[in-house]
Amino acid sequence: MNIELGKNIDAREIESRIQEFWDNNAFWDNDVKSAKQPFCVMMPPPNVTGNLHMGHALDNVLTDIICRYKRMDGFDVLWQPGTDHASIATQLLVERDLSKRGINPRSLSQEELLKTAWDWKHDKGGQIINQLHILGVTPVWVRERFTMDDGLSNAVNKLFVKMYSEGLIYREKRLVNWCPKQQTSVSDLEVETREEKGKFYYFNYPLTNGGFVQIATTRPETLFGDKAIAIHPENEKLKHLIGKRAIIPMTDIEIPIIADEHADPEKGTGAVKITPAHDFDDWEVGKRHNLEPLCILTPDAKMNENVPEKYRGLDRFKARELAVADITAAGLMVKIEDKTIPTPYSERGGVVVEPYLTDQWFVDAKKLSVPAIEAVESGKIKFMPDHRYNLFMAWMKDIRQWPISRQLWWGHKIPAWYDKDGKIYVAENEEDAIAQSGGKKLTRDNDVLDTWFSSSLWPFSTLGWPEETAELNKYYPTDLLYTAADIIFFWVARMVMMGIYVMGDVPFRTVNFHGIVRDSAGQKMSKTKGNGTDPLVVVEKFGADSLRYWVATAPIGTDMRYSDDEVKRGSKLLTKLWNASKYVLMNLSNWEPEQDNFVHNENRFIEDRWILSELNKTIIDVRRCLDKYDNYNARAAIDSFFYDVLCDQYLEFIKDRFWSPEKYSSDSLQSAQWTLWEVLRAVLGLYAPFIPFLTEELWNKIYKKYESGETLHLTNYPKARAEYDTDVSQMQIALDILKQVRGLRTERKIGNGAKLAELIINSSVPEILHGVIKSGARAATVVLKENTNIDFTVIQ
RNA sequence: GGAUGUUUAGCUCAGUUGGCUAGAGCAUCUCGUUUACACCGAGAGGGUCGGGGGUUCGAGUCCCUCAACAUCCA
Repeated sequence: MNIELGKNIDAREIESRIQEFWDNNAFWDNDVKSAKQPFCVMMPPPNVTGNLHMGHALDNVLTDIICRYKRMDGFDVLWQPGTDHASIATQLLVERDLSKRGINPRSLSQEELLKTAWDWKHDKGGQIINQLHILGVTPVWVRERFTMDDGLSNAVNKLFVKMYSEGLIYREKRLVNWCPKQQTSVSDLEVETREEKGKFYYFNYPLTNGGFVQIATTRPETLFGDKAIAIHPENEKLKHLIGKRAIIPMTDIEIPIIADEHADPEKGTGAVKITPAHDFDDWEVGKRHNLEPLCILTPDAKMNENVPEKYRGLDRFKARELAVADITAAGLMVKIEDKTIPTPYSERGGVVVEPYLTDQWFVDAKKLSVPAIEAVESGKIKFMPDHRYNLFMAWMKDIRQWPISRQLWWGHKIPAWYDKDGKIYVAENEEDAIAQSGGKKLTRDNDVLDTWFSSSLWPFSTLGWPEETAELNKYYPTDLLYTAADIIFFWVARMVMMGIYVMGDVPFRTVNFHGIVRDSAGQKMSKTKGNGTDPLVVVEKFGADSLRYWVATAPIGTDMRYSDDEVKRGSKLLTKLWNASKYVLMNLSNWEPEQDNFVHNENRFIEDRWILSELNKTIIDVRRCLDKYDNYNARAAIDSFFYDVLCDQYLEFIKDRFWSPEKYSSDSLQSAQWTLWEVLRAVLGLYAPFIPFLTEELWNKIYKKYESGETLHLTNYPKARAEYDTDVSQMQIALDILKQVRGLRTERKIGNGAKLAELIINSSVPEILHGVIKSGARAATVVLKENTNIDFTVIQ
């Protein structure tokens, strides 16, 4: 064969050419009719407005390594791609963009806002998918879905109706976390608690029959919503006050002093004010004592009409200042202490959330969690790393209500209608709802669903549910999910609950939580710090294969630190593989892989048989690792074979056979040539899932015309071959001797290239090794002596 | 405050059920342009495996304890 490889590689040139080749062929499409065993993975749908970041690179490259391997290993692989509408995140971006363009979002109708958002979707949604292509990943692109497309929206509606009819979804007036900026409810997962410096105010409530009761609070402005003062029933110091009545300062409102264990005698003064409409604990106390909650805030967290006139319309923080001043002026303030207060912030809105009393829709997560816990306990889902199991279980066992309605405009509209008396009709569409009501005029619920509601259906809605599709039948439950640990509750846990509820089985068998990418100093990447690394910039600099190779060095579940130097390792590997291939081809220039010159393995030289035996071990090792989704050790095993065994040793061992063939037996060349041919092919195959572009390029140039098929990535993954397992234990003697020779060269300051005239070795060294020792040591002759140490003379 | 994880070479990290002299990459030092590759090769230095205690013939690995850091939950 006569194939020449150029001196250098241009990774980006190769990658864009091959990416186009892949994109023009439907190589990665699944085949639902195929008899092959299915292997299915769901892509965590990126936000439709987002740009590719390192987290996506990790999810997708790690998934791709396994999918490419499984495809080559004979599975019918379905990797389902798509994007998420990301309700609140997208809405924020769209509104911010409108404001930047001088348009007040609140001046637009919902229809106009929706149109703007859909325009964004069409624009930005394509963007992130295109960016994924650059990484060389292989989802079934034609199956791309979007959480708000018709099929998935239909799934949402169907499920909502079903769950409502079974009592798993209900509407209730109760306290929720309220974001005053977005003016919507959020779930407790969307609330971030920050430790903040604040004040602890101690002040007196006058009693109706004289005297005072002293309470302590961090939020004095809520006193207008007070419904009681609670004291622990066993609080010896204060329990004599129970049953008396107190007066809310600055008002003439009387409230009872009640006995409740919520009032910890050790905390504050031992007496606490109870504000059922503005505190979750107080809400519970209120329920126990039939206290009517009184809401004192507007949706944007200003004081409402239920407070004295001078407070009305004041922002909550201004109201606090005024309340403190007034209490002090009234002579009721006792003391003010500095205190660190855990303060709840809205993750998206960035402002302090309020417990707020509203009508909301809820999912009965407690009920859904019971079978989910059972399934996970029985081992139907494997978590990687293992310890995520504990985190998952702890949360599931202590699960709380899931408020699913959001007072936003971007998302799935809740399929509920109301008549003029407020009666609820839940139906898949308006006609059904009207029919249900007996033909009344109805208005639709104006809220949308939590974005995680639709994404929790992703593993089956994308496969066609509620239709009974062949895909659903074949690919559910899916096999593997790679995702970041920070959405274990938001997404993973909810997929488990919904999957079991809807499909009767877990949504996936293994979840592999990868770590996060940090900067080189170990700091979390963030927009505000500006220490992020754009994966596309990395690809521009080093190529996608290099980035992928670096990602493949991620040990299971641990965080990674990004640095250019680490990614350069990938570039080095690519260059090395290119050069090794170039060298192999040089040695095959007068050779063709035809069966009539085939040298059977047992007839090859011992070093040939040795590398084939090492290859077998490597293949077994790599497959074992990939079968358990251990990319780190799989990659390390290939590296060690390629660098240490092939490049550093075998290629050196056989050089003399190519330079001076006359010194060796007649089949020396062909024996080495067959071995090189087979080993290089196996290396390309082994590396294919990790560095798909360059291996594809080399395979196309070298092997394609001798094999069937269009792409390396649909050939069989290398398998260990029984005929490669021959007894090569004697090679260890040669390896030891050659190591000693190298040591002596260093000791005597003789370069590794310098030829040796005579190499003296012990006469006990088996003759079969003399050739490889001579070649490996670059010695003209090997001299045998009894009981000798290794020694040599140099050609001057 | 609770839970989980981490702590191994100067740096970033491997080390499967306890078992040869604890490994890799980068960095450092020495040597070497040799007919694949200087984005290279050969060699070297560098670790009381966070501290202490225990189990064992044997502990980086198992148990106890302390410390620092990280994450999650309150």
